[in-house]
Amino acid sequence: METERTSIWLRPERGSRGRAPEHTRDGIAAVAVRLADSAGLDAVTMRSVAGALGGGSASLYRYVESRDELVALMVDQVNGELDYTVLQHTDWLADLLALGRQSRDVYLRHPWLTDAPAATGDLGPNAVAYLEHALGAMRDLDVDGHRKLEAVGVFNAVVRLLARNEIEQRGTDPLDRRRQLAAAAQLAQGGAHPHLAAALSAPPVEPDVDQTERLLTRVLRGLLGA
Amino acid sequence: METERTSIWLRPERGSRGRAPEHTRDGIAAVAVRLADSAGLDAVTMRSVAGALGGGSASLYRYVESRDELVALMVDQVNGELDYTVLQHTDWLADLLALGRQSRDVYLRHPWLTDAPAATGDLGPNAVAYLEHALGAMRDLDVDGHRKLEAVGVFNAVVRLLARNEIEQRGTDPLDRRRQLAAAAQLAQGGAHPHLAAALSAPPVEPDVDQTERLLTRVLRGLLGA
DNA sequence: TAGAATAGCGAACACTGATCGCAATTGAGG
DNA sequence: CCTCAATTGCGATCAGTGTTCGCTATTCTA
Repeated sequence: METERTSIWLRPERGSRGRAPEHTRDGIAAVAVRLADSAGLDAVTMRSVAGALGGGSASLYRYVESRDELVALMVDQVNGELDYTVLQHTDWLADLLALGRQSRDVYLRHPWLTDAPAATGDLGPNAVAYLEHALGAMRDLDVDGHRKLEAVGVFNAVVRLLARNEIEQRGTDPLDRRRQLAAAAQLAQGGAHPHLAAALSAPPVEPDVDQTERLLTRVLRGLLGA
Repeated sequence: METERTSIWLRPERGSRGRAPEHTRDGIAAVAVRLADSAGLDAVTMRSVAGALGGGSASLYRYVESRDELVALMVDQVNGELDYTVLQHTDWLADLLALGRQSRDVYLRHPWLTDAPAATGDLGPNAVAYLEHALGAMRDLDVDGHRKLEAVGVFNAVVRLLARNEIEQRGTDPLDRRRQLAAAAQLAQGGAHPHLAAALSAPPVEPDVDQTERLLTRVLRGLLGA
């Protein structure tokens, strides 16, 4: 009856009384991230990761309880690519925007991250560091704590949304993009969707850092006031 | 060399010269949605859906080119549960909040929707209706069209984020929730994460319609001004 | 040095999405 | 009414997946 298992973040990385493992969690996650970077999250198979490590797939289960746990490891690993040490502390918005810019970079570097399943269970150490950093930026703000947490959640959702959008556009060549937009506009022109047609008639907005910062600024101003 | 396939929304539902199919796309999607509602998206297997329809799994591929297309059908189907006919047209915010409330209901009714993969390719008819409706609510707003589209995107992301949160909490009994929160607070109390500790010390915010509307209001005010 | 805990892993299991080819069914054109 | 081509339903099958089991080999602790 001891099917109750503890989170991977609380489980010790290795037992103290046996043979030494050949890999570390970070090493395994690094290999998996490399695979996902170059061939997508679907290419991260127990077999492919084990193969890249030079071992059998069954061995992976000495480190990880399931593939989902492996993905959780990957997510937290790339969350460790941000720099959580620099904080201006004179302008909370500027500090948050800097964080957003870093986060966006991570998404663009690891496109699979945008469609990694939402973290279930408890957060990894780097996710906690992310939270702490964001909250630190807001420390002088006179807002309830849990509302700050809400703000961080929305903040992250917006960064991910825009990054996903950028990645999608990056994968399509501009010619097809124009064609697609034109087709949509023509479809909307049929009269059934006048407002959509109007919206699409305006010149499109370039998705880039500036758009991200502009949107984040407005969203954060709305959420946190002033 | 004719591997080029067209989107399912443009493909005709049935050929005109052969035998009549036994099912409709909507019927298939409805069965799949019912399955997902009661057992999660993973329970939506080609075999299980075909079985529920009383046929073999290979037959499904006469209606759908892949499982992803089936999921796309499901998503658009539940997007059809919203009422796109009522629009006050006196207060854009109120109209958008009404849309958000409906959208939230859909997410809560179909929990799998929060982790359905983001729509790739072009939008289904109900997604287009959603867009048109949201843009209609904003018709008198003096804002660039593509910014309105951005706003709808963020709007939807926020609704989904909060719905996901609600669903997660709904699945956990309050006792465990308290315990989890206390554990996190204690972990943060270690001194390494002071701001996180502070944020968690405040009383938590109930996730419900009111929270959703409050957040949407602030976000939309920030994005669209006043 | 003995013993126990741990790591590595080949082989297997239960599934999955997807394909192929064939038989059954039907509508449209003569 | 008949023909025939288009289309559907689907059993069988394939390649690939996550995961488990049981064994062997290793190595730390006592």
